[in-house]
Amino acid sequence: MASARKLGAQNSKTRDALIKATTQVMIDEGYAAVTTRRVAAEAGVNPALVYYYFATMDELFLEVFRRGAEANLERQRQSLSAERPLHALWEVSTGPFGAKLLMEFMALANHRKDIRVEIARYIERFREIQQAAFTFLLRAQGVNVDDMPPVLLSIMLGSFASILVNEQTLGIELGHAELTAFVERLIAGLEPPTPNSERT
Amino acid sequence: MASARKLGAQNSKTRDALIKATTQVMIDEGYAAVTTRRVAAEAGVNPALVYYYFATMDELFLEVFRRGAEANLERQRQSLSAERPLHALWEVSTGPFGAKLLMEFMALANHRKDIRVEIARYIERFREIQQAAFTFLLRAQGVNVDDMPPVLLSIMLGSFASILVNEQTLGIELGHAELTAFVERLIAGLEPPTPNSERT
DNA sequence: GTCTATACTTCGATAGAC
DNA sequence: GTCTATCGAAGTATAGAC
Repeated sequence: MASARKLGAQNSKTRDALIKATTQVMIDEGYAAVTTRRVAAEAGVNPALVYYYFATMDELFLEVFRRGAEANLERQRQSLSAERPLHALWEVSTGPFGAKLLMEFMALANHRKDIRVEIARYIERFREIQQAAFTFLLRAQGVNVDDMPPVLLSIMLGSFASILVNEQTLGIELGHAELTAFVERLIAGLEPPTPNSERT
Repeated sequence: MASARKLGAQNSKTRDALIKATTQVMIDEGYAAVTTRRVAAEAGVNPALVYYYFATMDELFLEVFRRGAEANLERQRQSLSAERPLHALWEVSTGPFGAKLLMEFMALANHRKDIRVEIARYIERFREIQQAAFTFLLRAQGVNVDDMPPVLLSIMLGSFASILVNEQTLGIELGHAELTAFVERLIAGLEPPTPNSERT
């Protein structure tokens, strides 16, 4: 494992396909379904190529996580510069990578230390950025930060998105309508539509 | 798999040890670490005994889940008849089975249909019971159910407990103090200490 | 870069002695 | 009820031809 073997180019098309395929398998069937052969089949390439591009399966997992994390941070960045940042952010959080993949990685992290560290760093980074943005946002709305600290808003929204997405996978709906309504009321109060903003 | 082989008694001590060992391995290292040999070693019994007591590994997982679920429902029942039900319930929710094991099972459910159904049923049952109890509790406190529907309170507390416990595993603390304070304020408001209740 | 072939390990599951 | 022994399948990973 992890020998001095040379690896293929970072910008290879096949490498991209493997990362994409792994992501898909994780979302569809969970991390335990990710095997050399399964991923190669999904990507439509030869199984041996996995080891041409990645030293170990763990490296593949890490790369999938990094890609997803960066993509998510980028989506977050765009949300924060949108007309109504909180609304845009909520859309992103309830999307596919926002919660479903993250739960898979958290479960995976339970017995892979390298991955655990990477995930922890990402979540903290994600939350710090939101905290900074929310600080301005709430101040602009005249919200008292003792009633609603920015970091609290961040962790609450993240936790709500997570439970909604993951329970939806199980086919659970009980309480979801109420929670969604609550979130919409909350962010509408913190971020009323401006006169010249388009309707939703 | 799942042949007509006869299984050992349900009340066997060895069987209990296997269930307990599996639970522990899942909490410590995640469901992917659960193998015939690993579980047997943890329980201090011979690996072949796993198949004497369970038809398949999936059956073992299901039994672990059912045990944990029943134990949790029982703890919930006791909480609801405590002096301050919300406070007691919050304690239980942030305990070991409340969130950590549940996440493992949700991840496991991603590629095992039988388990998915069982988990969905359990969560709904759990939430329905809370909803019923909270309906009385909130009414007694004169809370308007339009502001705080009982099922919303249930799903919110569950989601908060989940994020706190699971992030704690990763060593994340950012926002946790604020969230904990928020929950304590929330449930203290809904459930003020009665004159003759002991101090906490 | 991509393929075939294969070494090595571990897993789930069973058979049968005790 | 518990043990040893083992089978077949599937996993990670590598070597080497093309």
